[in-house]
This record gives sequence, C-alpha cells and structure tokens, in this order.
Amino acid sequence: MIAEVIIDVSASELDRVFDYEGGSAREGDRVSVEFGRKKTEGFVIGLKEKSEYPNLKPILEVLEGGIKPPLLSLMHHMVKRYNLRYVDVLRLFIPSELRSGKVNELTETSVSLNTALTYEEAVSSVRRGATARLAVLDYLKDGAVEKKSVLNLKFGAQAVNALAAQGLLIEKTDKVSRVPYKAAAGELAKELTTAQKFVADEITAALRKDGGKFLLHGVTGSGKTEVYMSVISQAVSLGKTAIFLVPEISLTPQVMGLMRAKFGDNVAILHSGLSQGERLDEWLRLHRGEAKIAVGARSAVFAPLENLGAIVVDEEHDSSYISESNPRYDTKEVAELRAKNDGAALVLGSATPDIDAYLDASRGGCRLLELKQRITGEALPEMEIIDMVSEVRNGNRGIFSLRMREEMEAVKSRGEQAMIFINRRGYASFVMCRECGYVAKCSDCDVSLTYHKEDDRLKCHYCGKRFENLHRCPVCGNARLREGRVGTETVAEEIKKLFPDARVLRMDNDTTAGKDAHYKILSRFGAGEADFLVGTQMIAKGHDFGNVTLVGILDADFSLYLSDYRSAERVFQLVTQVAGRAGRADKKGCVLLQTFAPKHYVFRYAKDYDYGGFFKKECNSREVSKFPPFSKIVRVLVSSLDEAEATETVKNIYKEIKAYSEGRSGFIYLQAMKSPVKRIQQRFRFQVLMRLENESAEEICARVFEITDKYASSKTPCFVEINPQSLV
DNA sequence: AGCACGCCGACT
DNA sequence: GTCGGCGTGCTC
Repeated sequence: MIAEVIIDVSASELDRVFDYEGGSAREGDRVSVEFGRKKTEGFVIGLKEKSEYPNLKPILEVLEGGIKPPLLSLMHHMVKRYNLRYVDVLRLFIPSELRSGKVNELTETSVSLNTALTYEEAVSSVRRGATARLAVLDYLKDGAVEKKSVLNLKFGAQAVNALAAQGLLIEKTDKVSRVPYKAAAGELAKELTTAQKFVADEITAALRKDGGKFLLHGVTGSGKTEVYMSVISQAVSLGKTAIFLVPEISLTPQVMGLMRAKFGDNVAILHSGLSQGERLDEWLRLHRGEAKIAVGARSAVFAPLENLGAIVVDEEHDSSYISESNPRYDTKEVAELRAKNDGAALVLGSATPDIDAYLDASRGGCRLLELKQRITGEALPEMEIIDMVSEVRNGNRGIFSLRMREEMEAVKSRGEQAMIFINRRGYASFVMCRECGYVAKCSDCDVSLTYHKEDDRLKCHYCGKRFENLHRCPVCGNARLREGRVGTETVAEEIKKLFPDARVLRMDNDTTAGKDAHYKILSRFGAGEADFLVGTQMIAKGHDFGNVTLVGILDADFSLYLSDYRSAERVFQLVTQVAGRAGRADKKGCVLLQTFAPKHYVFRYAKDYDYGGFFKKECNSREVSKFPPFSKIVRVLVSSLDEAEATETVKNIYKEIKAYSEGRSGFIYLQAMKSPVKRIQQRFRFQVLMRLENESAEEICARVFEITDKYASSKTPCFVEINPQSLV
C-alpha cells in the first residue's frame, strides 16, 4: 500500500501529500519518515494502490497517538471550510507534548514477594543481620504489593534492589496517569426539576436515535448545568462518549470538581492550565478509551473520542469559541460537523443565545428548548437604569452616580458584597497633552497607551509593551497632561476613597497573570475577604456568590458605538450575564446600570430580561441593513513590516476580487482600505472588506481563498476571515 | 522549514 | 587559486 503523508512541518509549500511506501501503516497513523535527508514526523491521511512517483521512501516507524477516523474526516472539512493547512489542523488533534516527545509518561514500579517461594524460604536466603532486607520481606509477607518508591523510602533502595536482584521480589512496572484535580469535589446535582427533566429527556431521546441539534435557552440560574450532566451521563450509560465545552475562562476548579464528583475517572480535562504531563496523560486516557468524557475549552472539541453520544457547548454565545488566530475555526461549526458525522446530539446552551443560533432555531434549523424559571423559583434581580447624562447635569462628575453610592454604602453596612463591573482595565485609557493634543501611542502599534497606576507605566493593550510614564509632553514640553476615561484601577481606587475601610479586590487581565489566579481571586471574594470586587468581563462568568446583593455596571455603553454590527448583541449578553450574579441564594439582589444612553433599546430589553424582544428588534435591523446572519462579512487581512509591500499586495488582491465581482451577483460591498488599527507589533495592516449574500458566499469565498493564497508569503502573510469577531 | 547546489568577493 | 556569502529550488 502507498501511504499519503502530510509532513509535520508548518510551511505552506510543504502542506501537500507526499507518497511513501506504506507498509503496515493505516489511515490516521502518526509516522516517522525520511523527508529530504532529514528524519521527520508525519501523518498518514490516506492510502492508495499506486503512486505516480517511481522511487518511494519507506515509512520508518508508526508512532503512538494516531488520529482517529472521525477526526480525519473532520480535518478534510476544516481544511476546505477555513482554508487551513493540513498540518495546522492535524496539530490541533494531537497534544504538543506528544509531538515534541519531551514529556514522558510516568511509570510506577510496584513490588511484591516472589510467589514461587514461601516467606520462610525467602528469609533463609538472606544473609543474617541484613536487617533492612529482612524488614522488607516482613513488610511484604502477607502478599502485600507496595510501590517501590515507598519501600525505597522506608528501607533504603539498596536493600530493595538487592532483594530484587536475588529474585526474591517481583517488580511490576505500570504506566500511571497524572490526573489533575483529583481531590476536587463539588456538590452533586440534586434531582432535576420537572422543567429540567423535560428538556433532558428531549435530548436523551435524540441521543438514543441518531442525534440532532438543540439550542437550550435558559435564564441564569435555571439549572442548565444539571441538564448537561444528565445528558452526558445518559450518553455514557449507553456506552457512548461525550464532550463538554466551556468558555476559556470558566474552566475553574469548581467546574472540574463538579465533573469529577459526578463522573470520577471517566472524565478527562483538557486545558492549558494543566502541567504538560497532566495534559498528555489526560489526552492519552481519552485516546485509549480509559476516559469517556472530555471537558475543556474550545480545542477539546478535537478530543480523541469515538462513538460520540453528545457534545455540549456551554455559554454558546461566548466569543472564545471562535479561534481568531493561526488555525482559525468556529468551534460550534466544528462541533456540529462532528456531531453529525457521529450521529451525536449537539447541545448549545446559553441565557443569551447568539443571534445566529437563535435565528437558526426559530427557522427550524435546530430544536429550541427553554428553561424560563430559576430553579429556586425566584425572580431575576431587579435592574435599574441610571441616566448618567442627568447625573452630570446635576453636577456629579464622579465615576459613581448618587444612587450607586447609596446602594454601595447600604450593602457594605449590611455586611453584604457587591460586584462592580467595568469593561476597561488599567487606570486611564489614554494620556493626552492639554496644550497640543499629543496622545501617547505605542511605538509598535497604532493605538494609544493605557496608564497603569500600580506600576506607574504606560501599557499597550495590543502587544503588551510597556513604556515609562510621561511627566511632560514630548512634543511641546507642557507638563499639563490629561488622563482620559476610567478603568478597573481607577474604580478600585475610587471605592477606597469613598469607603476608606472597604476591602476591595480587583480582577482583570493584569491581576490574573499567574496560574489559577482567577480562581484565587474569586474564592477569596467568595470567602468574604472583600466587600467589593471590581473587574472586567471576567467577573461575569457563572460564579455564584450568595452574599452578593449589588451588581453595579459602570459605563455600560462602552462599546455600543463601535462600528461593529454585533455591539448591541454583546452589550445585551454582557449586561444580562453580569446582572445574573446578583442575589442568588436567599438574598434579594439589585442591579444598577449606569449609562449615557438610557433610552437605547439594548437597555430597555435587558432591564426586563427580555431576550425574545431584543432578538426580534436586533434581527429586524440586521435584516434591513443586510448584516450577518443575513449576509457574510469577509475580510482579507494583509500585514507586513514593509508598508509599501503591504499596500501593493492589498491592491493586487483587491483588483482581482474586483474583477471577479464584476458581472456576477452576490457582492453587497467590496472595498480595500487600511485596517482600523493600522499597525500592530510593528506590522502594517491593510484589508479588503466585503459583504456577501449568504447564497453565494461559499462560492465567492472559495475564489477569495485562491486569490489570497496566490499573494501570501511568509514576509507578507494574507488570510481570509469570515464573520470576524472584531475588525481590528 | 531545511538543506543542497551554485555562482561571485576577500583571504592564508 | 580557495573559502564562503546566501539566492533558488527541491523534498514522495
């Protein structure tokens, strides 16, 4: 047999099939081959009888960790759908630890008495006075099996090794898995409510047949998690496997604990927070079929499982499901493909579904299931919109409205807690000269710098570069500098000013650098170590704190006016989610939302938790203006260190697409331009932006892929994004 | 991506 | 005369 091999080297020139003498290799095998005159690794993606090439080299070795057939078919889809390289997709399927070969599997040797001899015989063959050796034999006399490491520690390695050399002991070496969060425990789900049971039954019924797609729309606190758990355990009890996807940020020990408590060793956790060894072992447990449930962020959709029963996507609206770099893909689309191939049930769950997903459901593309009540039966916390325009008119130029301050005071005096949400980190979002208008900018990116008071430096939020703080304007020398807008740091400081004895915790990208930092901050807050938690969106994700009775949302209009068709949707999702943090358990909570646009429809619907109303309104306006999901936005992004080369390339690409667009329908909009952020990390960025009719998008994209690939080089990479999350 | 082959400058 | 610069082209 001839094997079609993709070489494991990430370069576009090499990303095609090379034929090898296959030997016993099978499809999906990871193999070692000679390529050129170097030994490399590769993946067998196909087998055939004949090759056009006369002298083929042989496959040298089949390595561990091959790709299972379902994933191989997924690879083909992804390569085509997202215009990706085979290698880049294949690499998603295999943990990097396995490819590098740097991380080894852990082994453990256990020791017991050689059963061919009796204890007495063993003792008699040991020199008298060899107390350590006799002690070892005594320890093992009743047929005990003990880890060698333990015996070594107790009696000394010398004694143990000597006995083993004499043949008095039997050594047995096993592979052991490093299982993360072993000790983690969570509260097991209570019995399902009627509503939960109904929903779970619907999904399980499909799971028994040939799958199907479901959108589970459930208000915050309606117990979606219990439904997921029930579905997954049904899948497992039918002898199938399951994947549970969560947004990047919510992969906390709490979630693990819950999963471990319910499924024990049957669940494997795949995420970046694990040590390399743990990651490899968890993956191998799935690969070998020792674990049947994979939990993780988006890349866990590629878990090496066969016979899938269910894929659950929690918080399906979350933007972390879309990979925006390197191999770009949409996890939900991939999950749908996988589910379809395996006849599995796909469950997308959210309190604020993605407009696309909800539209799909309302058109019958998938089954809509709803949970309208909180498990506790309580109402959702009351939301109050505070008009900051009138606040300013009344002379309050501070960060907090009067109402907010009162409520904060009240919460504090009752010994309860508050969460204050602001969607900007740092202290000031820009530093500007009052005299000449100079604004401090990053040297490598075309963005203004943010002042961080904590380390008295200016930071670039795009590339992370840090700069000395300015004390005078570098252009005119003026010392009068103005700091614009507030961020998490400013808010935290302001609270301390207002309530000098308040304990304030801050949570944003800057305070969560370390491993598990998220969790640490949240658990400190949960333990009542602070009265206020100030944070960016990361505080919004499903953590329950019973003592939180106030949620304050500052500057809720932050992104409403960005030229992004999705901004209203994002604000709605965020506000709803943040609001859901208030008043769980037995205490009534309230949500205060400060905005300069109190009449905006987003807030009107968010206030009443009226997702349906919002959806209708939003859908209408997008249909009228022909924005997704009623069209596709496609962008070709070109970047280069050399500005002239970048412009040249964009022009060429634009010209070809333009020529192609003429005399054919499907283009709503087509234009070449500078990217909104002209430079990032020293690279100049230009783009061709287009909006396409849904019907012809696929065909046009295929052509756009071709054109783009023609002009892409390593010096000036070009890539195509379909419905990008942000147009930066 | 590597690595070899191949054609022009400064070196014991 | 040779050692070595990295441009170009190939890898089943």
